[in-house]
Amino acid sequence: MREIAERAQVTKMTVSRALRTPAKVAPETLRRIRLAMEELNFVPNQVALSLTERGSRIVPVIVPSLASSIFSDFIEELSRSLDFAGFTPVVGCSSFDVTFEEKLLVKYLGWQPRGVVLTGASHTPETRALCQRAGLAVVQTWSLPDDPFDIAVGFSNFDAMRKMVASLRDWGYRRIGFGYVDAVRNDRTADRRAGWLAALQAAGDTPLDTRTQGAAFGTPGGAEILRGILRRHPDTDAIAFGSDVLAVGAVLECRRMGLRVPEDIAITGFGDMGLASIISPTLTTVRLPVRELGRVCAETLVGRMENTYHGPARVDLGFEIVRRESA
Amino acid sequence: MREIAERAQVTKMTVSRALRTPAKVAPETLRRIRLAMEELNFVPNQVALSLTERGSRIVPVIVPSLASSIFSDFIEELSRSLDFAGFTPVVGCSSFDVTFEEKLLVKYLGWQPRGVVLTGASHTPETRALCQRAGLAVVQTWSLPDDPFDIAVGFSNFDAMRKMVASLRDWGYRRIGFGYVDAVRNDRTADRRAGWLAALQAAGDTPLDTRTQGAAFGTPGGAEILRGILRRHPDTDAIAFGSDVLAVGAVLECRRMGLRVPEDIAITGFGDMGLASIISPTLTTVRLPVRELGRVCAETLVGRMENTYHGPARVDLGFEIVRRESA
DNA sequence: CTGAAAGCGCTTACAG
DNA sequence: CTGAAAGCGCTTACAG
Repeated sequence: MREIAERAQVTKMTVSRALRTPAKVAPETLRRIRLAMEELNFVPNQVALSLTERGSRIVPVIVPSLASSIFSDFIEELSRSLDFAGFTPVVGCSSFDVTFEEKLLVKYLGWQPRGVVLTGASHTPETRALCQRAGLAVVQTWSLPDDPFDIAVGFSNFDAMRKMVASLRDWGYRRIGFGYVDAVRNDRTADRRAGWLAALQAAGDTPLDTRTQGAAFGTPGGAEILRGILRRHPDTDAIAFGSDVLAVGAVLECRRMGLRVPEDIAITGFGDMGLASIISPTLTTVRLPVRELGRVCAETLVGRMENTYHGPARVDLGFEIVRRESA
Repeated sequence: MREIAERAQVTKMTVSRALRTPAKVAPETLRRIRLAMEELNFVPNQVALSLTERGSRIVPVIVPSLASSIFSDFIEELSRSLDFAGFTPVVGCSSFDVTFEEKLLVKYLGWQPRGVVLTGASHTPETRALCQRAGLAVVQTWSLPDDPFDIAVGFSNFDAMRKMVASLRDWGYRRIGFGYVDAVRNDRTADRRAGWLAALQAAGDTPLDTRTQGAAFGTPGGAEILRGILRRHPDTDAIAFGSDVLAVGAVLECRRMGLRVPEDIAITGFGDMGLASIISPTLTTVRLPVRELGRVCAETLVGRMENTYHGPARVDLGFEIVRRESA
């Protein structure tokens, strides 16, 4: 910046103004400064800026996993929007572990962010305290907690799974299992499971807890869940999965086992990732407003950081049941 | 830090030393400082640190896409290793566009990184100039350019595809197509195509350029490529895809079209993502050392940034042809 | 419309 | 083993 100033024959103060408040700089001076900037390929030092402004434009985004097109679409849209608003998203992966999430947050706090995006509603108490102490704008997403840290932008995991299971009953399935991603303190899974339970109870069924099973996130996990439930309950006629990735694994495992989907067993997913409508049979699933979620999260967080957000503390973006061939 | 200093009754200089060179601080003083740090939940300000050190511990990583488990595994491992070494990876997605990659790099340069990870060998001339001017340590990965910017950690896309196509010939296939991801100046695709060409020429075949086709990255792209090639050349008996994602899309499209794989047409992928061994038929593909690539990229870059790397400018991590059911 | 001074939170380099 | 001074590249707040 000093170089620019010398070249344009002004002080660096004026260069600074040319960047922030060009209206307050004489047109001729501005021209000289801009020319110098071009010639020297000037890129303002964000580090120094962050120090003077007592807060950086880095925005930590912590997600449980990257290995699902649904999260990558979400992150892509979120990043694009944050980027557009002049922020630098830094994506961290907690691997579905709230303790690790806390560690990541502590690390990111060293970069003096003014806002952060967190997935889900369950976090360690320290995570909450950390956010508060740092005076952070927080957007929790992918869920709709009753008492968000700050703002929640998501959808109801409970309602979505309840509606899916109720639909399965409407379509004639009677012995419906639930397959989920193993993780301690995962509110999204807990809510979906509660939705499964509620739908069956509402229908007068007595849900067997042994008809649910978890596994590590990934397609092999889906196969494992399928085998586990069928071993305990060979009469199961449908499994509602808490994730498309698991459901795809299960569909493929069915083929390997010689089970017809949906004739022998119906399979449903959660998320509506690209593969869901391409796999055979195509997957009945819950469509999530993934890209909209990314965009709204970004806009809301930016609004909070700049004190221009005056919307509600909970923003419900809804979901949609998509019936295809697998159920 | 001032608070810590007051609480421990020393100057912030001593606090700084307690952090960087604890051996030079009296044990009793150190104890007091550490206690104060715990009580105040001290997180050092990375922004200030970056300013004094004239370079931050942020490491931009630019990849073409996040929407493939192969890239997410790579990023996960790379991030973990960089994290472990005290750096903060910032992942940016270029969408297979070298001009956008350059824009991202300019933006990241504002954060004063000392090193960067770039995917592939083709970049804009400005990207190269930018890296040089900033004196950046650069690791180019996923490819092995003859003249890397700095260090390349990857594998030979040419050899991998040549070997896959040669294998297809060995297995009896004779009219072999090539399916790729559309992108301008994508050296990995160009190398793979050249490998396809070389393998067919070596076998005395005259490769038809009309037997290749590109599409946008994604499973639907694979279906599109399959249809395109079969429309032009109904006699095609195998298609070697430049990506597992495309190959999976093609396999699923075959099922929809009533084509048997590999009896009617063989399909091969590139990458060996998780789904490749789960889909039915399981996918014959090129296994890439994805996690090792992530780890070695991180170690090499860290070594370069700290001037402790004395290895070669090109690190070849190899590949492996994995034959499964689809060919 | 432009500039001189002080400060953001840390470290390097020098004294003691 | 500990401290006082100066500086990293920028901005805010005040003068002119």
